[in-house]
Amino acid sequence: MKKTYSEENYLKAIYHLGKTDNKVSPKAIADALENNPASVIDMLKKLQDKDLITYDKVQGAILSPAGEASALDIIRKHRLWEVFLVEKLQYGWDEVHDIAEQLEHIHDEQLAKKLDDFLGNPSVDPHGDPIPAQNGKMPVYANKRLSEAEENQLCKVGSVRDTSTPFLKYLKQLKVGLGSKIKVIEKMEFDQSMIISIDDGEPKTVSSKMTDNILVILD
Amino acid sequence: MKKTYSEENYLKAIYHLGKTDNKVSPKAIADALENNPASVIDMLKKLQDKDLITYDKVQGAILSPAGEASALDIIRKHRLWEVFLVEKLQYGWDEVHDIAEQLEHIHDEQLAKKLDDFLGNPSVDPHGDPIPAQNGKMPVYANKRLSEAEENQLCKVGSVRDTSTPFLKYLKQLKVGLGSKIKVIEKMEFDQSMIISIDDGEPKTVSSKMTDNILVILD
DNA sequence: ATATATAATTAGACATAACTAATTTATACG
DNA sequence: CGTATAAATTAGTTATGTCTAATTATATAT
Repeated sequence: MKKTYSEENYLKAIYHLGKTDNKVSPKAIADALENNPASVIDMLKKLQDKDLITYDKVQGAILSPAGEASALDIIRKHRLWEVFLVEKLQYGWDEVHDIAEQLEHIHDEQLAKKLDDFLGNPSVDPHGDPIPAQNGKMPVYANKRLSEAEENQLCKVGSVRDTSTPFLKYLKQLKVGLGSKIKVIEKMEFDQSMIISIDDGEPKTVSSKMTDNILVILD
Repeated sequence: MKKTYSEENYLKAIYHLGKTDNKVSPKAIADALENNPASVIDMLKKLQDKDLITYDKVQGAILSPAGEASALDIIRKHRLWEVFLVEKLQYGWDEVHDIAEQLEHIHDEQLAKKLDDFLGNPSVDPHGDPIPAQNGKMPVYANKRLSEAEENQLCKVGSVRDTSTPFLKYLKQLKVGLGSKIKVIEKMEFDQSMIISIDDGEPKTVSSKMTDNILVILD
């Protein structure tokens, strides 16, 4: 059953929100898609009619197995295209999101597989996010936030949870990339800011908003 | 000024029909897009309001300069993506049309140029159709093979009919690229090989297999 | 507990781009 | 020349997905 561009975007948003929020509300979806709650309610009804989600006021929106499989398929394509754009077309990792948002909706039976093979079956996208497998399973890779690391912990940057341009630019400025080694020097109880050393460099202070959005692999 | 998916398809259809028919009628467009004439009339009005075409019953639909530039941009993207799908993703030449129909609508300032560079600036798509240049001009119709040029003829390389790596490597070695000036010094009747001068350089002998695959514009 | 703010929902409207059915115009043929 | 046929056009409808404004429900604060 083929889905529209718009339906795919809703499924993707619900999937992502479901990872962080314990309840996916119309308002949250509206914020994510930059539209309004009335439009969201309409679409939730349609998605429920198609058995792609269940929705009620108390539980919020929950993907059905079919809905989750769809969402993962779209995320898979999105991330594969991001790899293509960065590795093959020389885009910066902060430039590819909007293009991948369009490319993820290209429909073809063989395309994802062929693209995957062409790219050498990458396991993560340029932001370090894991690429779902063909079977529709999301591999777990880096799942610990830097903000959760203890003092003196040594770790490696696995992925970023925010792919916005301002955030990625900030990382670039700090010279933090995938694989960068980070040592937690001190955690400030007061505001959860952290003093860290990046690749054995000068200690730098970063906010909790920043450390919340970096996923690391502990050493 | 951004165009919708649908507008782009109309502009493309009008461009193609304009090449073969002396008058582009609503019926012809409807047949091409597999929809009906009433829908076409509606859209022609919209395109005329946007100054992308002129339309009247007598003349039919005619692309404005802006409309033609748009059409060529879409065709350029379509054909570049076809090259990508065949050369990089190993699709068959007969499988790529429908996917390219989707990919041609991806919007990004830099994408066509980056894709073009990545593919080695091919001049024809997998079906041998010329790829419009980035300046929005369909390359001056280069439909004469170098092998057909007369002795002493001066000409310019317009496109290549073979995009295989060995052929392109050979061209690179000879320093032949798009726009290269070639003078035919001598044609060997025996095997149709040619002695040519490239950009007023040393005379070189090339095979008929080579000259068959270079399309030129005669001076 | 009640006022206030926030969220969810409904109703109605709108834009896009398609459709069908009816009507007008043009072309072709006997 | 008039009529049959085909094409162009108009009017009205539909589906998708959005919106605003009004209403109802829920949560928060004093």
